[in-house]
Amino acid sequence: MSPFADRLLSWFDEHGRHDLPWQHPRAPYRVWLSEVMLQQTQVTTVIPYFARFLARFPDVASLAAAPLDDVLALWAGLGYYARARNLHRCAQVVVAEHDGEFPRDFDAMAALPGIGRSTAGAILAQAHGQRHAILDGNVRRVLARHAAIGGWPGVPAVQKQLWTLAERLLPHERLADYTQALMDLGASICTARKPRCLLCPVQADCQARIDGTIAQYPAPKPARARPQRRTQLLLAYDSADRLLMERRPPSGLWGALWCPPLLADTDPSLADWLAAQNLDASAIETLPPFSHSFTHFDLELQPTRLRASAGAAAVAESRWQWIDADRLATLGLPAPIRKMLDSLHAKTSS
DNA sequence: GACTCGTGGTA
DNA sequence: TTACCAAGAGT
Repeated sequence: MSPFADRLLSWFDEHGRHDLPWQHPRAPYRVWLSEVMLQQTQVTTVIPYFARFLARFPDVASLAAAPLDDVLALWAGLGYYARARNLHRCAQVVVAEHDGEFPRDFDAMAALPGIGRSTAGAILAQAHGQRHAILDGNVRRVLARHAAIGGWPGVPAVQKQLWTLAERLLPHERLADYTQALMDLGASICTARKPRCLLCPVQADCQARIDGTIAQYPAPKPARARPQRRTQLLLAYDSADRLLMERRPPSGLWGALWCPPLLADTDPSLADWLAAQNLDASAIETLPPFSHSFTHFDLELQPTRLRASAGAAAVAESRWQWIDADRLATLGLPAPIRKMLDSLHAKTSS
């Protein structure tokens, strides 16, 4: 039997993906941008974002020079916003400390913001053909099945086994294609549900396949109940129909994005909050609540709409701004907030 | 080592 | 509808 990598590469030549936007050319900046966007995110979701980013920021220098707000506005909807903040910082580090070129050294690459072991390997393999392993969700699944490695891959001991195997299987040539091939196999053949083993180029020595235990690998993450949280969403409009918006803290959920003020159960009451900001409110309406599910908790949002006569205090703090409709369209908002505001404004203006 | 951090698609 | 999960990294 020919080596794992040879069979995989032969399969890739005929059945792999050769027309992804970041493959032509496979330049470091483009590969880096795509790899960061693809962290925990599917290809079909990323493609339009990648196109918009590249049109707006054609190189690392333009990205580094942009305000973070512009980067977040383009990233809005992709989720995991720390990626966007790290992307921006990374671009600035590359310009300031690496003369505008991504390093070719693995340790230097992995030291950049938002680039860990797997992403560093992916970039260097794809952009420069360097011999590094990757270990993303696709590869974890393929390797866990092929070698019948049990245990949830989130467990460090299991993770270590998978890394060791990933490195042992590496070929000495065609590393860019091999890296892509492994991910393509996971995405199209060795899928999470209903894998198409009959079409797999490495089925002959796939241990889980031989054992008839494919469905057992990789072991699922231990399930936990998702907590329920509630928060009030304050939609305060001034006399010019501008909406009061808050820049969220620089890290944490929806970090650095713009959002109407959120009042958790533990915060002061709405009346106290308005008084503290010296906002005189009228026409207070309770709008229908809606819910949004995150990976680790469910959030119920209760919007309250009102008309505010602006006191000085509300605009004194720079994290709060009155935003008109035109500017609102250019800001980076959390997806469910954008969706709700679009729906609300379409309704009231028609 | 455990936890945090989004969103949309799919069955 | 609910549950799972997809090109992980940072703290």
